[in-house]
Amino acid sequence: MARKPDLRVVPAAAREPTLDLGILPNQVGYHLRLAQIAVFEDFAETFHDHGMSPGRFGVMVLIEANPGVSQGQLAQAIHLDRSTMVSVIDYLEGRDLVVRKASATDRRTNALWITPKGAELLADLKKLVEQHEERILADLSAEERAQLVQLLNRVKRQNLL
Amino acid sequence: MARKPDLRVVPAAAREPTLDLGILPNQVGYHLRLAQIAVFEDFAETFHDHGMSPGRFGVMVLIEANPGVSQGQLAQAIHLDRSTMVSVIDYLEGRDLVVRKASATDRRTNALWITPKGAELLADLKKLVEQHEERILADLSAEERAQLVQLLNRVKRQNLL
DNA sequence: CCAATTTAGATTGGCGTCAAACTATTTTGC
DNA sequence: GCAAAATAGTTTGACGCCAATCTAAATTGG
Repeated sequence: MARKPDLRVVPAAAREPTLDLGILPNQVGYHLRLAQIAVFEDFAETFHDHGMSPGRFGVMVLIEANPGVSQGQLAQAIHLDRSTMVSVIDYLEGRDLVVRKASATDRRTNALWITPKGAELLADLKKLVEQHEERILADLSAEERAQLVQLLNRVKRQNLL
Repeated sequence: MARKPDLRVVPAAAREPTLDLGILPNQVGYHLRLAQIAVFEDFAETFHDHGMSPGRFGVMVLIEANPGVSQGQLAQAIHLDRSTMVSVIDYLEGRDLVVRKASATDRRTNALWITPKGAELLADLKKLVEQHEERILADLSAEERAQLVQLLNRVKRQNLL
């Protein structure tokens, strides 16, 4: 392969590396990662003041939609380890956004419920997440967004779901 | 009682109520995350025996394509923190896959080069990554793969690059 | 019925990542 | 020319995640 010596003599401040990315742009995984980073950064920025991450937000959504759900069910649904879910719920419970209650049928499990305070916050978060999505997808039409989701869902995931 | 393989008798663990996912499936970010997880799992499985992760592989590709590149340039190109790059290079250098050399023009920077051993390994890794991509994208035609990349690249990323 | 196995949640340890602070060096600006 | 600011690499600390392990409880199977 021909080497590309960087012969540019430019002031350091204006030096634009513009590295040769090699085979990386040929990989779908690479572009997936870049998109993921961009989305996560906007998400983090949007929800930083609320102490929320995609994982925490997802957990609150699932608890609200499935009152009494267990931690293990959540972990499986959202692809987090059970041990990770412990600290997520610890955090949310510590902020009085969700509560662990005793299960009526299985004393091993915690039945999780959203609190009034949690439901109130979640309503605001849902509006914010809509704005977030609108922001990151501004350049895509409704058809293109649906197409993107459709293509993403056809990425092989026999290990998951 | 005659013993028969009753496929409907599944362990208690398989009692999956199939949670209501609420608004999550409406979010592109959610589907992006699922695809990312699936891709990463296959990648990790493929490269586990080689002690490689997407980040380490990407760094090796970039060093090979840009001999003498600095750690900071790499970090910027691949969206890792400079401090993270230190340990990545430490690891690769510890395995004699890359080397830090003194820069001719800036004594602050390390000029990074791939070693013969690193180049040899990288050649194998590139074949593996092709197979990995083929596996995760098996359900997509060439046109659909290009379309997916095209859509991913149009996700807003003004924060990046 | 009851011992063995499985399951749920929690604890601990390891790894990867980022951010802040530190040192050495380079660049900037007066 | 030289002091101030910026930059490169490193170290340290924090956080999120997973894997292994532990305890209590439920389920299974003889």
